[in-house]
Amino acid sequence: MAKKKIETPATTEEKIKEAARKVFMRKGFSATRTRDIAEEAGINLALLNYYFRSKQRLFEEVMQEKIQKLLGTLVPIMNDAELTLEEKIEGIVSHYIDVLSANPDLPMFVLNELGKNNFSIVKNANLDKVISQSSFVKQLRERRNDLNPVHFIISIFGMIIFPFVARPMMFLTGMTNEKSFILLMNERKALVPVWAKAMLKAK
Amino acid sequence: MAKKKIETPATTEEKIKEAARKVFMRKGFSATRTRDIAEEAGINLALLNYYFRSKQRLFEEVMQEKIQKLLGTLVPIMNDAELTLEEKIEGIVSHYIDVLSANPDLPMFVLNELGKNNFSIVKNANLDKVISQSSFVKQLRERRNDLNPVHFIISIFGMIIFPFVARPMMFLTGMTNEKSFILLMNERKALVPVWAKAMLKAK
DNA sequence: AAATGTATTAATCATTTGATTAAATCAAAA
DNA sequence: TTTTGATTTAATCAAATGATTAATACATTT
Repeated sequence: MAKKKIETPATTEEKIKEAARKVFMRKGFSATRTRDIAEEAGINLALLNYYFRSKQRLFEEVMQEKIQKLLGTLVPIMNDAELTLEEKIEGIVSHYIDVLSANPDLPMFVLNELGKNNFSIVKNANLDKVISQSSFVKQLRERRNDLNPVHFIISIFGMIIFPFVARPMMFLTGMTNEKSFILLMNERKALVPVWAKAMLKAK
Repeated sequence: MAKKKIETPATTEEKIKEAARKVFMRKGFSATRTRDIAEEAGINLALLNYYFRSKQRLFEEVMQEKIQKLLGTLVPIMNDAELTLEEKIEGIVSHYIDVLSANPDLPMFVLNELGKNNFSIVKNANLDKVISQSSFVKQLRERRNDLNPVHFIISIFGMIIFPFVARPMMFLTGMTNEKSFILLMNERKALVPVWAKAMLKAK
């Protein structure tokens, strides 16, 4: 039932939403004009308000999807009882690099917009509690009770997410380009877990 | 000659610029209205155009400063002939955590706006060449010729910068708050170099 | 075919927003 | 003191923008 990119969206409502995803994601809420979305969707401007009431409401629907895409898969992996700590690390790295490679500006979009408005979805998810009680954090504590798990989590996600956040800058400086960036990210699927394990051993 | 936050800015021009720094940084270019800046500066709206011609030009002046603040100190440290590789790592980590702790939304602001417009300042700096010929990268290559320096650099800066980019989200989830965030960042001054060195040894 | 409800369109509104203007104020020079 | 140029202000403009409306087209039911 999740979104599948099969055929071109059939209904007008879905055409608008798909255009909104594209434009909001690229330009952010404030820089996006409803006329941009209407044009991108190939529909009359009035239909946007007809189906979604307002720019704000349409944005919130898109934002909810994007938050889900960025954060929704984290807890399941962290709580997978089958996996060792090392396997969870590998799973997180591999999963996120795949998701972000397919949606490179997802993290910048979500993190930026989260900083501007309060999204109750995130606030009410109690991510802090859920994560700190997760199997992942328990295993982390068993392995290194002298280490604040938050530091480790920040570092892992820093290594995973930061390149995508810095991607436009890396392109601008010539540090990478579209093609070499993809290769780099694939290399990181192996490299980041190796480094994460080294960090776990470091004293 | 650099900016010092001594007394309250004297001239009208500086009052406007200081207000612009504050508002642009918090809301970004598109969400900022010139009237916001005028109000923040306590001046008549027309003075903004009198001194800076346009919102765009004022923004570019602020942006240039912020880019300088974020990227300007990198190359000097990377080329400090006095320092070993380990010392450079320690220097970069310590310096950036200090700068970002004093300007938590600097990286989000710069990276986000860089992704929207082309800033020739960054493009013309040839950061890729300068970095790849730096003493830092040379030392990195000597130590580990099997390792692409870009990966290491991304990871170090991921560990340093990512927490600041994710800060609003971490606040929203309750993962940290203003106070504990500061403590965490101070702990990272010691932790990140330890981890970076462990990564250098990992095979 | 007629009736009914849904979807779409072109035109228009009201506000917001970046920018300008002409007049007023101020300070320094003559 | 008068003059001159720079600074500041209130008022206003034109364009952009989110949203609405009234009319029209379309499809489905009766």
